[in-house]
Amino acid sequence: MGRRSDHSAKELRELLVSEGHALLAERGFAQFSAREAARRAGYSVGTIYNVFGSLDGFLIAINSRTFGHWAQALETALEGVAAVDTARLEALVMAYFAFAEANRNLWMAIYDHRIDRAIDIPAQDGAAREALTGIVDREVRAWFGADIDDAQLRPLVRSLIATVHGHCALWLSGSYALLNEHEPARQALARVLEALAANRMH
Amino acid sequence: MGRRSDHSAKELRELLVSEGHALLAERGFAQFSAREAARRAGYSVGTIYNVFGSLDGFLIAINSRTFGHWAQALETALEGVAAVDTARLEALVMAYFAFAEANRNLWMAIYDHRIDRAIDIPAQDGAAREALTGIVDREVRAWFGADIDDAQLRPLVRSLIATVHGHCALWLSGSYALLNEHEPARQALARVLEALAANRMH
DNA sequence: CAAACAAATGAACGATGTTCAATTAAAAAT
DNA sequence: ATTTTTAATTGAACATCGTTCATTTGTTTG
Repeated sequence: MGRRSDHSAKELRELLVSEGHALLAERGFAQFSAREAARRAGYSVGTIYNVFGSLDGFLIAINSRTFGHWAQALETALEGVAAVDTARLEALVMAYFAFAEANRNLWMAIYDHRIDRAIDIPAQDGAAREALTGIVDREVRAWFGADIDDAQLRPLVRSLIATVHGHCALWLSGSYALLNEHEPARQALARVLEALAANRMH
Repeated sequence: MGRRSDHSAKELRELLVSEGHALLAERGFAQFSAREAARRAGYSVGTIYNVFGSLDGFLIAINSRTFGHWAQALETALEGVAAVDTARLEALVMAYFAFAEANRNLWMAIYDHRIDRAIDIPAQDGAAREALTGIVDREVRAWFGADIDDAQLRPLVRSLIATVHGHCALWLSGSYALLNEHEPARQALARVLEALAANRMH
């Protein structure tokens, strides 16, 4: 079969990412198959390579969608939470965990897909990935007010993300098996609040 | 070919794990191949399944070896470090990062290999994996002295490990790209020390 | 209506994990 | 010593994967 009028270039891209995203959510990264994703979309393998150039490109597009949903989930969780004390940051950490738990396969796939430094990420995808850091940056900055400068804040924001990420990753991989179900999130939040308190005065 | 006297059952197991370990270090988890590991050991694919039952079993054995080396590296780093203030815990965090950096592929493979809950880990391998937690537990307990009880210490130890893990994982995956090379380790240590200080009085 | 173009295909290739009947060496029994 | 039994090792077979690319086939242009 040759050119079809079923879908425009944009529609086709959207369709493939959508099916790929669903397949990744269903099977997880290790069992994901580009062939199967194309099959479900009603196209054949080659189309994936026509549209995304490579499997890496396809996975980047799929994972960027997850990043988008994730950022959206965090914003939704923050809606209407008053900026009293650490309330918004607590909501942020909890929403982080909630999203990862509700989207295990998709969330883990973000970190399962190791992107070679040689490959460059499309600008739009890069933006979707940085949106998350942006949210945390905004909220942490708001909490500190004028009590901190950029040189300190930027590494701290990364560190807080890494802290929560570590708890979430080990939790989903089963390393918290013997402990209370909500312990990982509670502990992550405790670490974040301790770090905030310790860095207030500097 | 049938039964050979080249290697005893123990020797064969050791040989395969050794070659597999080397191959994993060389190629990384995504490019690892049981076929190739067997080939390098001078055996054929089937032998892997005879000895380890499954690919998962093989990978568990290989990763357990990495856990062993890792624990050993931490103990070596702690040797001769006096228990003044947080010196030993600082050495621990630094050694954690140093091992991961020096064994990127092997370290990452530990977390790349997702083990199904259905599969049970051999007792010996389970012990190798818990040795690491044991070291941290021992050192944190020593630092606190009598100022903390088990109910608080156990979750805290897990949390400290998760904190350092998170920094290390994001570091090696390139998420700290724009920051100073030693920033991730420095930040991880800062978070650990803040957590220790905050939990001293409770 | 013909020529040019571009999208979609799917066979081909090399490689993977996994299984298992066949083979072969060692051990046990005669 | 010879035969029988046992167990370790093989590798072909199968389904599947990622990747490439000559071929086909719709669409658009001239």
